[in-house]
Amino acid sequence: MQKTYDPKDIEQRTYQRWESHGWFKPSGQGAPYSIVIPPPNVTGTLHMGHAFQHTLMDVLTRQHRMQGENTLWQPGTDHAGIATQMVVERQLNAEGVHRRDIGREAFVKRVWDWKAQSGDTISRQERRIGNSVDWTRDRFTMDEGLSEAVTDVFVRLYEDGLIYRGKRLVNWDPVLHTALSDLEVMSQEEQGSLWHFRYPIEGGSEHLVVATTRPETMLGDTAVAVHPEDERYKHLVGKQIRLPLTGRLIPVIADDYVDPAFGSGCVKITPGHDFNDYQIGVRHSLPLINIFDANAALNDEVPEKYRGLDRFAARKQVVADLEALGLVEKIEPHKLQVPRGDRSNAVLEPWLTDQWYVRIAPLAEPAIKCVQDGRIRFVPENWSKTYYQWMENIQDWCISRQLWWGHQIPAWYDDQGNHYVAHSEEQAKQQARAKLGRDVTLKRDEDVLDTWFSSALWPFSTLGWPQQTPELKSLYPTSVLVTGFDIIFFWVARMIMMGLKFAGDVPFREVYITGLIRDENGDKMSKSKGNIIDPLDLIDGIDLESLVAKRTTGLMQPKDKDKIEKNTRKQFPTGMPSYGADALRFTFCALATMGRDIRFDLGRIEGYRNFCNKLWNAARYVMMNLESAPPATATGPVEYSVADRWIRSRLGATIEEVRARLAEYRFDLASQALYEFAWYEYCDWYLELSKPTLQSEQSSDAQKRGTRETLAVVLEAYLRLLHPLMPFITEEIWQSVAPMAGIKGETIMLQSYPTAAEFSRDAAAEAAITPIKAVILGARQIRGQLDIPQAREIAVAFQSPEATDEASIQASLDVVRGVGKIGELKILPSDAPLPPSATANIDRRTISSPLAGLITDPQAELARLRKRKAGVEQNLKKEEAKFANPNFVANAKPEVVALGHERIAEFRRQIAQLDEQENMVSRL
RNA sequence: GCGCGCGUAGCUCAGCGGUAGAGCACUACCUUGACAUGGUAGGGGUCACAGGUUCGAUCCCUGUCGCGCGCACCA
Repeated sequence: MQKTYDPKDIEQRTYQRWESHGWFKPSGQGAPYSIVIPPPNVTGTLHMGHAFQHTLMDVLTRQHRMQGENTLWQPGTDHAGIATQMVVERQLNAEGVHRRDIGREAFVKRVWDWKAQSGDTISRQERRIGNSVDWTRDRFTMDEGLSEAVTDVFVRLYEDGLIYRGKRLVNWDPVLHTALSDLEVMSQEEQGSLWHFRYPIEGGSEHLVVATTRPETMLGDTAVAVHPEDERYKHLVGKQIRLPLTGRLIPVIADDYVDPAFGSGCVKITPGHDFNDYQIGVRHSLPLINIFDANAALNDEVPEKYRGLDRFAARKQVVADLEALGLVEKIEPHKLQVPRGDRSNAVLEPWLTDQWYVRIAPLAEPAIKCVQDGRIRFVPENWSKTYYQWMENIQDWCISRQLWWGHQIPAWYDDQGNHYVAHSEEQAKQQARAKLGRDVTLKRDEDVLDTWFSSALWPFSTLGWPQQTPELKSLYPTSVLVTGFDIIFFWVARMIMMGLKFAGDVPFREVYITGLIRDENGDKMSKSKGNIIDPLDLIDGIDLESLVAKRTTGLMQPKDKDKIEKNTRKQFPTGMPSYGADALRFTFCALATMGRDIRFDLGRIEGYRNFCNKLWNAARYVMMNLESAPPATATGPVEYSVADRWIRSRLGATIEEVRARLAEYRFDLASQALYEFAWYEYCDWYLELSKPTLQSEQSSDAQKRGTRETLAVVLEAYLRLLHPLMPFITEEIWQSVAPMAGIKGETIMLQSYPTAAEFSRDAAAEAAITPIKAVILGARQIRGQLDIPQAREIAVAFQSPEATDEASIQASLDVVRGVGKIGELKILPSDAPLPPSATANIDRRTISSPLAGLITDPQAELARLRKRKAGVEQNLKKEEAKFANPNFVANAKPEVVALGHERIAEFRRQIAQLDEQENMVSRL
């Protein structure tokens, strides 16, 4: 083994070996365990959020595979309708071409070309982080099979009356020229104005004042509403208003919707361009005037002067013209919520169009119930509240999009405007024939479905539905869904509804909601902010110039370039070093707390890269000590030391802890337990304790065999325990270590996941190691206090109230003296007087070394003693305070009271001893 | 308005009824035969604030302050 751990050398060849052997495929044996990957955009690249979630899914997948389950991690990608179409449109624009110039067919071909060119980038990246997905089952939402599932679902929902076509207001994106669902609307507060206009009452000199944030819509007003109980306006209800600029007559109506306390208490009503006004329009049978075209420019419904004006130009013009007429009462600054498209960022318009909708309430009801009754469990549980809140107020889902990239809606129209929903044009024609009694030419609906419509089918469409495949039968419902809270509504809820409706059961039994990865300042990572970290750059490293180039090319706002470059150069003056995939994965696990924001901190990944190196070197030590005498082939009696028994017991405890934490999705606590065992127990203690045994002439062959075997067996099992989190380094080391532990196998990834039963707890060994550690720690403390060189042995006395400590130390005397660099080691009764000594207290034990002969500074020693005493006195005071309260003894658990007594006695003893030392040292 | 989350060491975060923890950063010493991507020792916290429950509260309850998120919104 090389002296330094080098992930570059290991990772890619290891992954290729796993994949080429087909080890990621379900075994076909054992209890089913399956996860579907949240399909990333097929033309996208892997970002930190993917890498994070994929790591967690891979941990689960690898663990369950090792547990002998029939494990599938289903990979795939999504066609990401709007996003992908936008990318290709931008490419075309760069060539000076609009998609309409080349037509739908050619455009869709261009998108497929783009997909072919960039489509495997993300899967290559997934391989780099070690995803053990079954690539042979890779799926894409636009694949034939998945498209068939989409058509099937659409037709069945239509036949069940759960899909309908309706003309109503939708959120219209005037830049992308498509309808959007409610979820794709991002409302944000923006500074605007509140314009107050005077509307003259017909047949008199009175007027009403209406306030609006959107003056241009007044051209489409069809009423003014007041509150029915509003005394100020009661007499005007039923009268007519001569709408300025248009000359149209519109009624004054009364409606509860109006808040008399807001503004003037009069509201202009524009049913064609406001969702609330639309409702009022319906209630009062008001005409609806659509004044916008698809670009949100004014159409022919408005006076000639305004036609063709963009809405924002129209706004200025309307205000100017009303001003000229003296009809502007006042203009106030006003904050309002502006709806924008989540992709285009364009201000959306409520616009009257024909769209397809899913009638959602009947689907939502069972979907709510299955979470209430526990068939689906959210982790952390609190997210179910978010789910309920949305599901209980759910609105019909607009599923049609005026795009070219996506699943075209399986609906055909005849020349009379009738529609036929069918699996094919043939079937549609049959329906038309049946209805009309003659053959007609049909025209297919041009629109495509919302991408999330196909994503909603993902857990069963990828398993072969609508065919009843063996995979569907055995692996559906999937075991767990791992995803971010940002798509609970978009995706999780819809999968639950569709799964229940079409696959006959919940799509997954648990939903583990991860936090969102943010940068070191807590900001969301985004291209436009220039704070993106590419997970592959963390794995491979990247020089500063490449990093700057990566962050500043292709920006939507080129003006941000300088700022991004400056920040990047400041934050990464030397670029980023290579950390390797294992360190990255371990970092993600360690950061996977139950919180909702995760700040990615480079210090963390560096620490875990060092951990990899530590593990690597520990393995080197083990191999060095085993190669000459591999325990697997050893013959003869074997004797285990206390340390051997102790480390096995600790491994057992660690296995238990890791398994328990993984079972509750506490990847952070699992990784912590793994880290602590390897570093603080195996390396810091066990390897050190093994050295005297292996190196000493005094130890017997049986003892050496026991230690060698323990080194190998514990490391081998630990590697298996760690493997799901750090697959590459564990595989690499395991290949060398496993034969030493007598284990044969081609790969660690198909070995059994360790059970605590393999390493049963040994309370006696754990108790016996405590005084051994205490002596060593105490000797080190004294050495540190007195500035005694490491190499120089010191004489040490040990005192303990524990009767069994002496035997424990005697049994491991050589080891204690070796590791602690101790010459003479005396074991004294707890109350024995000490000569002037440097002392240390470890738990309830005192370790001391006579000052005689040690070069030391009595004043410094005195200061130390006084400080220690002050600390102990404070602890004593705290403890005694508890007993000052008589209720403590009466009410507290007996073991707590007993512990308190012990602590008080111990503190008093230490204070007495410190006093005595202080006395003696002051006389030196 | 409704719902949710967070305030613990300089920084990033665990812990959550009975002696305050980790990583990074910091200080001193140490290249000893696994590892300087290291070792050893050490400094550093009235666990946001105020009440309450309890023998005992960082932990449970209530409120306050500060920060954040989601949903719905008054023209």
